[in-house]
Amino acid sequence: MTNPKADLLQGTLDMLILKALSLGPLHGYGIIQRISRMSDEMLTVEQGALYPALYRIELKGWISGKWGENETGRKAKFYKLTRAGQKQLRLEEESWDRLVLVVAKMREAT
Amino acid sequence: MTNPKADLLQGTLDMLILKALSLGPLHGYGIIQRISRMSDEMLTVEQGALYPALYRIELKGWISGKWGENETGRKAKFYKLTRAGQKQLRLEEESWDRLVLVVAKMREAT
DNA sequence: CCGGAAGCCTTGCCATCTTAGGTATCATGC
DNA sequence: GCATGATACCTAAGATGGCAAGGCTTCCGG
Repeated sequence: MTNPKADLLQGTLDMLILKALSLGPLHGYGIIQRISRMSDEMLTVEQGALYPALYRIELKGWISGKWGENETGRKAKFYKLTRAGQKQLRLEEESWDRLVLVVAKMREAT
Repeated sequence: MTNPKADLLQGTLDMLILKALSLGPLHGYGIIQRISRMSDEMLTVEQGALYPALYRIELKGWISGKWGENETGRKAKFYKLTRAGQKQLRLEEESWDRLVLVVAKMREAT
């Protein structure tokens, strides 16, 4: 039952964020928790990685953020997936699948 | 029949090199070709990525290189997997598997 | 009133990949 | 003979992107 944390590889964070937001709009802090929950606590995204990533992804037009309030009345910046973001998510998932396939192929190779 | 190239993610190169060398000692240039072959031409490792990686990996003791000649008499630096390298390869494969699992889990999550 | 959690952010560091070169040797074709 | 391309090595500059470590405010519970 050892359940070691997985390290994320550089480049996978964007996909995870898009995936998390595909379940509905959310603010940054919540995205970290959602990713954690979706991965059964195996992934932990650092704030120092998340916020710059959100900025970067928003610039690319894949998400859009606006200030609002959460259910307890605290202000927070909510991001939602744009249409371009949905498409990008699909692309990144395909790209991920390809890589997984290729690595599997390499493992069999002789 | 489209067979798009897969991009490698930062951090996976070491594993691929170790894997390639697990099929037998080889020189740098040949490693690139072997990886290409093992992946059905889907992966292309750049020389500018490979040579620094070999240096780095040798420093860690996972491979050891020595100058020799290939079958046509040209000199080349041959690397072979050390015992520590075999262990490292196993570790990296496990780590990769964990990540693949986690990403799969995230994909199912709601 | 104090600590900790929720929420945002920045900065500096570091590892790694890409691009773009440079060198030398050898085989092949013109 | 000579140019070209493949084989083989290496390096430097630049960009990318995650990590560690901070700082800020607001709010709640003890």
